[in-house]
Amino acid sequence: MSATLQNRDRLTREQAQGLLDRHGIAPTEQRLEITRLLFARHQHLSAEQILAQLSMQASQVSKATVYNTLKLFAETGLVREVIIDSAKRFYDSNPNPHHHLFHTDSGRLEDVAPARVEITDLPGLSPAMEVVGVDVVIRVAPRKAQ
Amino acid sequence: MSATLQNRDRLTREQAQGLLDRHGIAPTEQRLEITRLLFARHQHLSAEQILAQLSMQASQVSKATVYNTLKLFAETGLVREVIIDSAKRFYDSNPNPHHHLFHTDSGRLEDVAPARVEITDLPGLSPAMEVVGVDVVIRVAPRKAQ
DNA sequence: TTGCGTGCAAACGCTTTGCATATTA
DNA sequence: TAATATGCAAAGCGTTTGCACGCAA
Repeated sequence: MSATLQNRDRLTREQAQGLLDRHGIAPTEQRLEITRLLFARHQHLSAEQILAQLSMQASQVSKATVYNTLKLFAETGLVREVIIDSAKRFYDSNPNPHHHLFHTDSGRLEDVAPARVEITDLPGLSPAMEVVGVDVVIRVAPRKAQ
Repeated sequence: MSATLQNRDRLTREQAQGLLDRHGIAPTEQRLEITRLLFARHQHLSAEQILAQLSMQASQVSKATVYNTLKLFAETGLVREVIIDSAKRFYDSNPNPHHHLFHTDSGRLEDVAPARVEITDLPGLSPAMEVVGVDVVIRVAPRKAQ
């Protein structure tokens, strides 16, 4: 999205407030801090990572609030929850449709342009049901020497 | 795969042993029991569900052994680990390439023919890395009344 | 007898919950 | 002041680990 969001360490308070407003989320101190951090660039962070970075910059946000906030953000569609590893969740600040490439050796998660994956319609799907999300995860590992 | 595997409550001991042999897994009592249960049909079971079904049929398999066995099966490629919900893992007995449709309301997991999803090659991928798996999860929910 | 598999219970890591306090409208 | 958000600690849950025992090669 806008290039102004790239190459910054954190969003300004005003940018963060704008994002929360557009999603109808009350802009509390803690939510603004989390937003400023997570949306500084397109990235995938876990609750743990956010907690660690917030305490590094001396922002007082409790563990419960980080979890509550990320859950709220995911429910309102502000962020996308990415489930790769059954041990932890990542929260993705990239609002554009895209898929993921997961490096199984390092745990690194990378975005993949959505054009490379095509989902045709699902003729068997009941009309009472609707597709709420399509998650594509491509797992890669270092090629084995032999 | 073979229709002989469908419509049975459990595999025979011989069928289970054949599967383990083909994957180089030593056929212990407990591994055979788990195999006979999981491969009775194409299905997605969690460790918890396997544990519950085994104890119902009076097969003595401990929790640790169920987890160890499923992990071993996944590593050798006998079963496919499916991560949908960050809370638990499912183990898929369908050996054919396919994708998944997840009913977010009921937690039900359904197979989707792979032909409906096409992954083109990934030109950005380093030659030192190889794709070890592609997981596609289509999340569906009941259509909201309005 | 050496190695591998198993069982039990305890430990672990991530996430959620209960409840009192603080903040906001 | 009524409603919502926060913080802390404890609980919860699926999973893993440590270690002793048992079994097979």
